[in-house]
Order: sequence, then C-alpha cells, then structure tokens
Amino acid sequence: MITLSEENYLKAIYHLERQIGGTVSTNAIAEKMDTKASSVTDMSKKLADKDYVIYKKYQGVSLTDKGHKIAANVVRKHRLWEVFLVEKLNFSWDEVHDVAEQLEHIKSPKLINEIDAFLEFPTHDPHGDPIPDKDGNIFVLDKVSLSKVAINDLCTCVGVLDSSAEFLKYLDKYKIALGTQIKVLEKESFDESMTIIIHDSELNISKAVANNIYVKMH
Amino acid sequence: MITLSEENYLKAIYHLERQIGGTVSTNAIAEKMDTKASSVTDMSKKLADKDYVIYKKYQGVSLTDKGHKIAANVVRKHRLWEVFLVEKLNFSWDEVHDVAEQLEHIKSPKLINEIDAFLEFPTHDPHGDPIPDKDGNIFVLDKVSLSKVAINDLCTCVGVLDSSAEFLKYLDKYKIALGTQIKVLEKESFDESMTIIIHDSELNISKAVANNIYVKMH
DNA sequence: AATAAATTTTAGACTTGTCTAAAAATATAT
DNA sequence: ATATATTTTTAGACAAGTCTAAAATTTATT
Repeated sequence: MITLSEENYLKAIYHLERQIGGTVSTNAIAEKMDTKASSVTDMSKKLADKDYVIYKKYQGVSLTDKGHKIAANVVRKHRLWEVFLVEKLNFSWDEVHDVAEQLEHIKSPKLINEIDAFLEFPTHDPHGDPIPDKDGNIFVLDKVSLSKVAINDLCTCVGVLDSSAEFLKYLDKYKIALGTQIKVLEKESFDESMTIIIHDSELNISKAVANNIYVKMH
Repeated sequence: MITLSEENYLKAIYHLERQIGGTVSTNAIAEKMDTKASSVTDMSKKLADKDYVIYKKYQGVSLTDKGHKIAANVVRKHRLWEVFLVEKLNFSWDEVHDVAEQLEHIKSPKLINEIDAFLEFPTHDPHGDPIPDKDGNIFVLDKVSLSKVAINDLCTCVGVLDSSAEFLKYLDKYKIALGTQIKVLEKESFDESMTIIIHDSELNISKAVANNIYVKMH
C-alpha cells in the first residue's frame, strides 16, 4: 500500500517532469515540496525500491510506468474534486486547492468514478488544467501564453500558469475568467506590459500577469 | 493541529462513552480500535496533555468538552459523507463505511457546511444514526430493539445497531430497509427467534438479527 | 483478607518521515 | 586544468505512533 507521503512525492515528480521534460533533480523536488534535499534522497530510494521511479545517485529521478500511473491518478482525483467543489459546492477557483490536496488521497475507485459521472465527465479543472483519464492520458489543447499574442489579435482565456489564490483573486478583481475574450491593444517594449480589452474596457497588465494567462487564438 | 490518529481515538472514545455511559477503559478502546492496550495508554497521555480527555492512571479516560466537540464533529462529517455517498453517488448502505472513514478527516469547515446544505440538512445517516449538529448536539428519537417488541405490535424500521456490511447485506436480501413496516407475529421462547411480517410475507429471524434492528412503535 | 486473575502501565525497540551537519560528487569559472 | 561553487548523499538524530515483554495495579475469588 502506498503512503500519503509517497503519493505527494510522485505527484511533485509528475508535475516537474512535465514542466522540465526530463529527469527531475533532487533540489527541484525539494523546492517544490518545501522540504530538504536529504529528505528527497531518502524518499527517492524508497520510491525506487517500490519501482515507482528510476533513481541513479546524483542523477535525479524519473517516473516508471507504474509511478506515472499512480501520479496521474492522484492528479486526476485532485482535478475532479476541484470541479466538484466549484460546480456543486459554491467554491470559488481560488478556494479549491487546499481542500483538493486532501481529497486527492481518498482511496476508493468507485468514489472517483461516481464523482466523474456526477460531473458529467469533465475534461478540465476550474483553472483550465486537463484532467487525466483513467489510464493517465491527458489531451492537451493548444494554448499559448497571453504574453506571446500579437497586437490586435483576439483570443479567449483558457487557463492559468500560476493558480495561486493570490493570482486568481487578481483575475477575479478584473473579471478575467475562463472563457473571457481578450483583445491585445498595445504592448510596451520597455517593461513588456500590455494593454488589453476585456468586457469592452481597457486594462493594463504587467508582463508577469500576461505570462500567467493561457489563451486560445481565434 | 490534531492528527489523524488522535481524531480516531477521540471518535472511538466518543462512541464507547455513549455505549457504556461513563469513563472508558483502556482495553475497551484497544479492542474497538484493533490495537494494543499499551498503545492506548501512550495515546491517552497525549490526549490528556492536549486537554481532549481526562485521564487517570488505571482509571480510563473521559472526553473533555473540547474533546467531545472534536469527536462529535468527526462523527458529523462521517455521517454527512455517508448520506452524500448514498443520496448522490449511488452507493449502497453497506458500501459507505470505509470511504466515510477516510472522508471524515478532511479539514475544511466550508466543505462540510456546503455538503450539509447540498443534502438539505439531513438529520440521520443511511443506517438511521443521528447526525450531530455543528455544536455536537444530537437529537435522538426514541427507538427500541425489534427483539423487545410484543406479539401483534406494528412498528417501522428506523435504524440498525450493527452496521457491518455483512448484516446490511442480510437486510437487503430480505428487503428490510429504513422505513420498512414490520409486524411481530410470533416469538419462540426457547431460542428467542421471531416470525415477522414484512411486505405482506412471513419471515423468521433469529434473536441476533432482531437485536440489531431498531424500530419505532406505531 | 490473602491469593489469583485480569487489566493497565512502563521500558525499550522499531518504522516512517523528517531534519542538521558533514562528506562526496558534480558543475562552473577562471 | 585546477580551484570554487553548487548539488547531492551520508550519517546520525528526532518525533509520532506502534509493538512486545515485563512490572505494577486493580478486581475478583475463595
């Protein structure tokens, strides 16, 4: 039986592999999980013993098929619970993360299948992140960072890179949500800020903000 | 912050206090939790340090107000989740226990309040057990064991004493559910078995079964 | 009331997951 | 290519929660 801690490590490695696109370093995991490198080394050995990762001393880890499947399933559960909280229980998108961190560890295949059906098989969570299917596959739609969009182009917000409560509340404040239409009006070359039109009014956003918004081009 | 293990101990003590009606012995807790008496002693000290129980060496434990509140809240969550699983996610009453054992430890006041509202503030779980309110109060309706009902009396099933999957499946088999009307036809004095009428047909049940069914008199 | 039986506690050990501090290996820079 | 900096691992410690075996206490029995 897999422990809560092991699941959290596998999930972190899963996200980092996806982000970095290769083997994941000890330090990267330590930073992501807010723990010490020595703890990561210890856990890497345990995960390798259980055949969840491949671990070579000083070379970092990568998920095995077995580990990938477990990690994807945790992420699946996390995202399905997020949808449930927002769609059925009046949570806002900045409130769901901490609760989903707990709910993702509930062990009951029937439970998560029923939640999936109850929600009518959603494909994305409230932040626009794709929900892995039962086999751990995800179908990523092509999205780009708003910071890459050219002047006068029209696009729709489909996700966020940073899903911290802080950033999500910022988006709420300026009425930017999934599905919101955005037109790029201007880009300042010196600080890379941009002026956009949303809901028929102008808004100036920093490079940092633009970087964290994913859009689909029209 | 309270740990999962501490919550489980408090819950066990809560149930035993209610059952026994006084202070709870070390062995009683050990048996209920399927652990060793020495482990219970260790934990009793920790719980006393945190002011959740009163513990006197060799004299067992009893919940403080603080401990009672925590325990009742865990039970509240357990039972609300059970209702949710049965009412919304197609679980049967013999499937809910293990999952609710996990869900009862999720920490989010908003989550459980929303679940409560989503279910329209149920007062009893799928086994007929009362759901404590936010302050830990429960309102018990007067129910009696079916084994105590006199011949020719009419009553309605309102709960079970034993809510093991095994017993619940037995009840399913003979179509006994909450709300089912029962009339006592006969009682055998030598083995205390009884013949009852449910859904217009006769059924013979043992003393053990009758003992585990709670009914409300008409 | 003394002895036997049962219960409860203590002492010491083990596991999991974490940490610090020091050592080893790898990467970087001059 | 050697010295320096960074990363990673090891060694040893600690807390939580559990266990076994032995000692202490309480309860029951005669």
